[in-house]
Amino acid sequence: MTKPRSRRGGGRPTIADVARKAGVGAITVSRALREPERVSVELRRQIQAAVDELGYVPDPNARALASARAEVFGVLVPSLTNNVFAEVVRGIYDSLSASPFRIQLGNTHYSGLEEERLLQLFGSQRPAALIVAGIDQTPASRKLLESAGCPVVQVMETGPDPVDMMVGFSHLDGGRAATEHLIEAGYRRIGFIGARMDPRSQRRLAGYRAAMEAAGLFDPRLVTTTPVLSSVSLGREMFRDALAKVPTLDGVFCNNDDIALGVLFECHRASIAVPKTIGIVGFNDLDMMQVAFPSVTSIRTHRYEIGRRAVAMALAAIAGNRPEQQIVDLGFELKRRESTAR
Amino acid sequence: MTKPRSRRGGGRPTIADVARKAGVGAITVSRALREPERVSVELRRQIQAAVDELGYVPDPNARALASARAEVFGVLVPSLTNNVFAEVVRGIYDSLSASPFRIQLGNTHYSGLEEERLLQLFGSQRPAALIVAGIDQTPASRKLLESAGCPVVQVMETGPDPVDMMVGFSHLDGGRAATEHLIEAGYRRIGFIGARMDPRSQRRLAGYRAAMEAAGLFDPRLVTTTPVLSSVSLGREMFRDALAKVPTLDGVFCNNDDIALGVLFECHRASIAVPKTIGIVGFNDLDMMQVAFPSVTSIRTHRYEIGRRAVAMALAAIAGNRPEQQIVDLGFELKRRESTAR
DNA sequence: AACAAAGATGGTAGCGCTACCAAATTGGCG
DNA sequence: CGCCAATTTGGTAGCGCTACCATCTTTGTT
Repeated sequence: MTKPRSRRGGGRPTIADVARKAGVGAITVSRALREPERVSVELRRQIQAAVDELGYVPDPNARALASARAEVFGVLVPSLTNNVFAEVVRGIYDSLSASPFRIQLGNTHYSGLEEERLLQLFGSQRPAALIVAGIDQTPASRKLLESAGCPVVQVMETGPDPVDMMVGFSHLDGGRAATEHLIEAGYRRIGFIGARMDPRSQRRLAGYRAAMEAAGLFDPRLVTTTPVLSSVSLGREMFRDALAKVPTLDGVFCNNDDIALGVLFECHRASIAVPKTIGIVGFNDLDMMQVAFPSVTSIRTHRYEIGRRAVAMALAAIAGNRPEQQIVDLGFELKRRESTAR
Repeated sequence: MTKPRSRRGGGRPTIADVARKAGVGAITVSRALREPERVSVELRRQIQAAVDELGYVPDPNARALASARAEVFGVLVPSLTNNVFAEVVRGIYDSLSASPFRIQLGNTHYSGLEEERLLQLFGSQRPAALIVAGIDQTPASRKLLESAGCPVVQVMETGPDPVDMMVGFSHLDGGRAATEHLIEAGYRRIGFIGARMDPRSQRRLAGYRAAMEAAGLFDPRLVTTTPVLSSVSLGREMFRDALAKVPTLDGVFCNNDDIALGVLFECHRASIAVPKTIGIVGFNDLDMMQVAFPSVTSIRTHRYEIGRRAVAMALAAIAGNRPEQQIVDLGFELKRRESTAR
C-alpha cells in the first residue's frame, strides 16, 4: 500500500476532499461548480462551504484531460510591443477576465513558420477558441485552423474568405482615405513611408496607390519602404531618405503613427513647416497624435473593440449560437488635425 | 464494450499509438521525448519516425496531470499596453520560445486584489515558475508566492526582502539621478509630474524629493501627481496645471516618457523654450526620446534584459542550480540629451 | 391512485500521460 | 565462469477530473 498522495506536491485539496467534507459525491461537487442550476440549493450551499473552507481550486489540467476541452483561448499576434496589438490583446484579456477561460498568447514575430509552429502547439491543448491576427495565413496554418475543432476568429482585417469568423476593417480603404484626404487638402507630391511591410501595410500601400493613380499623381519614386521593424527613429531616417529622393515632396502618408512621429520630429529639426510645406498623415491614431504639435492627422482604428468583439463572437459560438454575421467590419475614422490643415 | 475513443474530439494520436507503431512500450516513447539520452539510439530513431508519421504532439494537460507539474511560467504584470511591461514580457517570451515552457500571462491592472485572484488561479496549475512585477505584494499574495512550490522572480525593482529571486533596479536611485542632473544643469524650480502613482512611481518621487531636499530646493507645491493612468495627453494637462500652480517652474522630472512627451509638446504649443526656459527629464528612455526635437533626457532602463534575466534565473533554479546571486540589480543609465542642455 | 416524466444524485470508467518499480539485458571483474 | 552493478525497457497504477449511465427521488397527469 503506497502512500496515497506522495506524488502530488503540497497535497492540495482535490474534488474528493470537498465531496467528503460536504458529504456528497465527487460528481455532484463537479456539477455544483460548473452547472450550479443542476444541483439543489441546499447541496450547493454545503459544497460552497466546503470549497471555501478547504480553499479548493479545481485543477485545470485534470479538467481539460477529462473533458477533452481546455478552457483556453489561443491568441496569436505578430508582436507584443507594437501598441496596436497590445491593445487588441488587452481587449481580449479584459473581455475574458470574468470568464473561466485562460489565454494562451503566442508571438509569431511576423513569421508564417512561427505561426504554424504555435498553431501546432496550441492545437495540442484543444483550446476552446483561437484568435489570430491577420488573414494571410500559410496554407498549412489555414489547414490547422480549419481542423482545430473550435471557433476561430481572424482579427485586425476583413477579407473575403474567413476560416470561420472575422473582426477588423479594410486597410486598403484606410490607406485610400488617408491619401484622398491629403489630395483634397491640396498636396500633390505625396509620399508613402512604410516600415515592416507586413500584409496589412501592403494593403495600406495599395490603397495609397489607388488614390494616387485615380488622381493621376502616382509616381513610384514617392514610395519608400523597408522590411525593418517600425520605430520613431526609423520614421525620421526614412523621411530623410524620401526627401533626398524627391526634394519636391509636399506630403507623406505614413504606414503608422510611429513613423509619422519620426517625420514630425524631423520636420521640427529641419525647420520644415507642417502643414504648410509638408502634410503628414499617420495610421492607428495613438493617443499622442492629438497632443503632438502640430497635432497629427491619423486613421483611427478600433483595436480594443476588435479584441472585445472577437471574444464576444467566440463565446457566442462556444455557447452554440453563432453570430449571424461572420464578418464584422468595425471600420475606421479619419481624424483631421493640424498636420494637414493648410 | 464502449467505443474506445468516443469522447476524444478528432481522435488525435496518443502516445500509445506512437508506441504501437514503433513497436515499443508507451513509457519508452515518453522517455524518448523527454530524456532522449536514456533511450538507445536505435529506438529513438524508430520512435521519432513514428512521431513524425503520425504527427503526434504530446497533450500538455495529460502531462501536467501525470507529473504534477505544468510546463508553464506564470507571469503577472500590471498592464499590457504600457510599453515598459510589454518589453519585459517580450524578453520573457523570447527567452522561453525555444524551451518547452508555455506562458500564462495575467494582467493585474495595478490592483492587489486582482493580483491575489490571479495568483490563486495560477497556483492551481502548478506552474514551473512565477514571474511577478513589483515587490509590493499584499501579505496574502506574498503567502501565495511563498507556498507556490516553484521558483519565483520579482522583476522591475530590487528591494531588501525577496520572496525568492529579484531582477530590477532602484527606482529611488533613478529618480534621484534624474533630479540631480537637473540641479547640476542649473535648474532650480524643478517640478515632479507623475501619473498613475504606483509603488515604483512613488519611489521615483522619493528619489526626487531626496535630491531636492539635499539641495535645499524642495517645495511641496512643485509636486503634481494623479492616480489616473499615464498618457501623453495627461502629461500635457498636468504640465499646464503645474505651470499654473508654480509659474516660475524651470524644470520637470516626469514619472515616465509619455508624460515627458506631453510636456514637450505643450512647450512647443505654448512657445516655451526647451531647454532654455524649461528643462525636461523623462523615465524609461523609449526609442522616441532620442528622436524627439529637442531630444529628451531620460533614464534608460533595461526592460527587455530584465525579462531575459528573470527567465534565465528561473530556468537555472528549475534545473537545480540556483544562481548564487538572488538579487540582480541591472541598474539604469542617465541619457543626457538636448532637453536639459543649457 | 397509478404511472410516466423530469429532476437530483452517485458510481464507474476512463482522458493521456508519467512516477515507480520490476524485469531483462549487458558488461566488468575477480 | 559466475556474480553484481549498470543500463535499457516495460508494466502497473494512478494524477484529478468529468462523460456516461444507473439509480433514486419528486412532480405532474389523468
